[in-house]
Amino acid sequence: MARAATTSDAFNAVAEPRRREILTYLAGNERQVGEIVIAIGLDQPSVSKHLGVLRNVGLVHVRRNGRHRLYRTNAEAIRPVHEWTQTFERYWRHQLIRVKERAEAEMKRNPPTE
Amino acid sequence: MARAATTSDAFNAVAEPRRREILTYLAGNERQVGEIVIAIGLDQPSVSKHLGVLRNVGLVHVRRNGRHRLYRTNAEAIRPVHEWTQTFERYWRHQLIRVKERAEAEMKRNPPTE
DNA sequence: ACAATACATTCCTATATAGGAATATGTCAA
DNA sequence: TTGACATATTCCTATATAGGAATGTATTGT
Repeated sequence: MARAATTSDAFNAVAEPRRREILTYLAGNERQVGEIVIAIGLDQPSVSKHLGVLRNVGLVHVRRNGRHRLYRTNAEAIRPVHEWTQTFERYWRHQLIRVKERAEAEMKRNPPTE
Repeated sequence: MARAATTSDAFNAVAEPRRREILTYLAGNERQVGEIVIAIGLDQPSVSKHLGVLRNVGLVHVRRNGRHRLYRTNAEAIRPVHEWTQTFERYWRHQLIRVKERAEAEMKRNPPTE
């Protein structure tokens, strides 16, 4: 079996760095495609294709306005990713505490000269 | 250009559902490969390959113990993903508030017949 | 030394990209 | 109507999978 489609869920869609850039750029403000092209520095067809993927998984909203299309990030669709990572927070907290404790123990055993 | 390698960063590695399962299973507790195989329900070579990807991006720690290898999730490596999604939290909060307000306005305009 | 156990790696194949180039579609302005 | 503008789609190719099957590599117990 091959890799899952980029359009299969938010996890796969946001694996692409340029798509993450686009989502960040479109967070909170509507922009038309031409603006995204300039901001991201990819050519127009590539941007349109990335937007197509993001549309497919519901990561962006589109609104037509004359010959323009106004895109905006649908933050709600990023939540599942946030929530999955959230479950690990307590573990990296523990890890940081352990690292700190080890550093402090080392300090006592072998104080910095001077 | 093709899609970025699964080993290029945590975002790509975590796009695979089975790898997310493995990371969840290995969060906080060391397990040997055989246990993972049983827990996840994939065959051993597949699990080993997923573990290889996770190792490559530093998402798991390994420790050898005789003929066993003990794996554990390195939660710290998931943080970048958490932090990227975190930046969108204020936006989905806004969205939820707007949805709620709209619902309440609708209630006033057109109260539920009871 | 040898068999068994625990993992990892290699080989195979169908599949889905990402970007570049070219082209299609849709909308406005004169 | 026609041309210009904005965006989407199609065609192309190199590339990297994920899983299945088979095989390789350590390590331990006897």
